[in-house]
Amino acid sequence: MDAIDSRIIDLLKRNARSAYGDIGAVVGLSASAVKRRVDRLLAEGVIRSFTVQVDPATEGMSTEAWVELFCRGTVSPTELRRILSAVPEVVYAGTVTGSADAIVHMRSRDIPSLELALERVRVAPNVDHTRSAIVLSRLVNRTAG
Amino acid sequence: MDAIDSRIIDLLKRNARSAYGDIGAVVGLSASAVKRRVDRLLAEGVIRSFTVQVDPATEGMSTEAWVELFCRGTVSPTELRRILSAVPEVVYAGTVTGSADAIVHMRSRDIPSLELALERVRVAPNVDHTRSAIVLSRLVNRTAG
DNA sequence: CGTGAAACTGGAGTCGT
DNA sequence: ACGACTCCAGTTTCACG
Repeated sequence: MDAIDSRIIDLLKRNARSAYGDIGAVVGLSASAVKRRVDRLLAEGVIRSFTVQVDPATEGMSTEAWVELFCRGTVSPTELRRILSAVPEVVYAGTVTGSADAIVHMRSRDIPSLELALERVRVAPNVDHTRSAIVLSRLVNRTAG
Repeated sequence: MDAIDSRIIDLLKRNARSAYGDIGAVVGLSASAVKRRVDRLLAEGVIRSFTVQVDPATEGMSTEAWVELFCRGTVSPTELRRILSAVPEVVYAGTVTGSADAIVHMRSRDIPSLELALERVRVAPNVDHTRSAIVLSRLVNRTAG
């Protein structure tokens, strides 16, 4: 993971379909050398996957919410992961410092389906209550480069 | 945007470097038919871009925080966007319902640089105060498929 | 890490429905 | 208008130096 690797990743973030030769021309390597590095970065797990960034709105997932999760007693992160992974609307979740135990980012088609998903989180054992904030407008989204 | 488009997007999410012919073999179309659909989806903005999903930890961005933003008086979403876009550590932001005006997802190398970035957000005009929650452990991350 | 050759893919045009 | 087919330039992928 040297400086050239970083530059290659930077270029791939902007366009994951760039030809290896084009990348090589920028960073000063041959196409095969670039491919070898990309293969290595994939094997090492630095590059998780090649994906497309889709407009959530046109994909029919225009309703978003941030949910703070408050639990009774102590809930292990492992159990929280199990609960939250089961709800497909959960896009991102993490345990946090502060009064809440975890914060959850949810994305769904509309308010009713969001409410349904929220209900599925709430009924989980040891979940005391939740505090939700519906997203009104997205300001910044650099999630994938 | 029909059922086949959805399936194509689904396949591209999993591997954005799939050959059009391979995608066509799965959805029952020829390579050129798939390409035309992908080009159309790109032109329509349904597909925003082809990117790579990089492991934030190995990229040296292991510190994350959620920040609630409280403003004085009324701040337009446009101005908030301008302020937050200027801080590269801001990964995601949106205006929300509830007591906070906006919620911000930040990602940085370490605590000191996170504090610096937070300071840049705080000094913006009309920002009254912020409430931060540092992420202890990531539970779910389905941000990019 | 670079070079070269073989196989494959992408891009554009054309035709049929 | 949309999908299938064909050709050629360009790209990927492998060997080896």
